[in-house]
Amino acid sequence: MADGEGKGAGKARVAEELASSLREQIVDGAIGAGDALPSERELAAKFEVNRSSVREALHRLEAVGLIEMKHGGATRVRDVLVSAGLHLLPFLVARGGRLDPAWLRDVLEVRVMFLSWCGEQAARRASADDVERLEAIAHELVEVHSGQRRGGAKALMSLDWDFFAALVAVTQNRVLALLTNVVREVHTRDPAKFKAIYEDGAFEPKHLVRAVDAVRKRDAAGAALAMRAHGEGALVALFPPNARGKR
Amino acid sequence: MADGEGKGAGKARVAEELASSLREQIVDGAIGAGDALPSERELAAKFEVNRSSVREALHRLEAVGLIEMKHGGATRVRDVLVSAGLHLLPFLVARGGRLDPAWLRDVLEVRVMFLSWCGEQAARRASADDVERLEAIAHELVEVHSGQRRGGAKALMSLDWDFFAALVAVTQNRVLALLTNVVREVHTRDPAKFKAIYEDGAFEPKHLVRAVDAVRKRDAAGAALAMRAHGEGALVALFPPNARGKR
DNA sequence: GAGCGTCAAGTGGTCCGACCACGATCGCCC
DNA sequence: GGGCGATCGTGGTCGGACCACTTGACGCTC
Repeated sequence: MADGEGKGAGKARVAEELASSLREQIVDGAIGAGDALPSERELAAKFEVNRSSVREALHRLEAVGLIEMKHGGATRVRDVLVSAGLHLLPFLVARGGRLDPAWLRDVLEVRVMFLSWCGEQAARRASADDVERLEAIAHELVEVHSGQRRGGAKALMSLDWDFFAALVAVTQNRVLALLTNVVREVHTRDPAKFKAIYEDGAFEPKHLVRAVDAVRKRDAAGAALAMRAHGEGALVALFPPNARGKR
Repeated sequence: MADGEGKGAGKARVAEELASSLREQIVDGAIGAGDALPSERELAAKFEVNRSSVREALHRLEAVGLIEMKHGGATRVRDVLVSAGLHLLPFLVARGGRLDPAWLRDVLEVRVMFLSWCGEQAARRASADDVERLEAIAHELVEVHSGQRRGGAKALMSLDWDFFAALVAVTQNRVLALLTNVVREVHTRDPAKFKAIYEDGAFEPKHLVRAVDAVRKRDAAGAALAMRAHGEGALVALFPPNARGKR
């Protein structure tokens, strides 16, 4: 977030460009955890930018836990998995212009957990208005999916996100709201990448309809199961079961 | 992370101090979403620091989605709940030196989800070694809890975290690993704040023992239930059931 | 009077060069 | 050889200048 705006060919700020370059090298392992980065002065010379800009770029990387700057000592790369925050997710999942299958799978797995839990909590806390709102989105999804309304995969993806966001709102859990902001980053950074999920026939609005029904009846377990099924649809479609259980 | 080091009276970097001050004002609502911050030059004058330092502080806030800087326009405060990332959690939960009950509750709720899911996934993927490692920690917990070994609440807290971290490792899900890094921030920023959870008798190692058994038997549902019970112990202890269901 | 182009002021973005504070290292002294 | 201090290189701060961009007020046209 914040530093988003990853528009294709837009003019990027100098600092963001440098940060992006370094981030890529680190994420791809070209620099490696524990290694020391060149000094700020060296980087400034190499990239032909001012040291201030270098510092700004480095600070961005430090903010997400990618590097560690120590006064007097060298600036070193940290181990992504033990120090980086979720802000890095978008860059890990969509690295080098392609989706990384391993990371995508991990994301989809966690997504199943989220969806299931959101369903459960929503069933406990939804007001009549909330149910109505969810139902409206689910209804639209069914129409688009069945072809009664146009829009195709793009519309499905957008509506599916709306449903998820609405569900999160219903849970009234603000930690989940923050988490959703991060997920949105992954989701919207490059929507085209995820379109496949909605094109392979993996998307099935029926689970969402079931979930809405369960929420209306305050059936927490039922809502959880329905949302879990929804999430596993995408997971199974992209990672067939016969390959599961082993990693 | 990274900008952590919230040591009590330590010498803080100029930029970090300013960032901390502004962050507090924003989180406390003293500035309000949508409002414009004073210009960088004004802030520099008011805080008697260089504009470079002001910019560094602002960039830190921008990195976590707290503010939005626009070239040529004003720097405005964003709505925390729709744009901030999880990096803010530590500051939201422990704001003004005290734990915010509402946020703490949201955190504990999400914790239940994590624990439950970790248990489930761990049961599916644990190797014999993994089980052994988990069991060792659980065993230590039982000993400390029963008084056979000393350490008290502090040791319980530490071991409980170790168990959680080990469980996350067993799931082999890297997204969860990143998430855990953030949780660790909340957890370790000021451990004393959370000690109450382990002192009220809310902590019950028996659930963890059950979870380990379930994992050994590859009983995913059982492990999920045990870990859920573990998480709900803390939730129920701090937020009695009679107050639940309504917010 | 309404609409629109122009321009000036103010903002954030970048650059430069200098100095300060701190860590690590090497080499001297004991 | 072991301890210790000068030195060098690092990140941190400073200040002041200029560039790029947004904004809004002004004055012009119609």
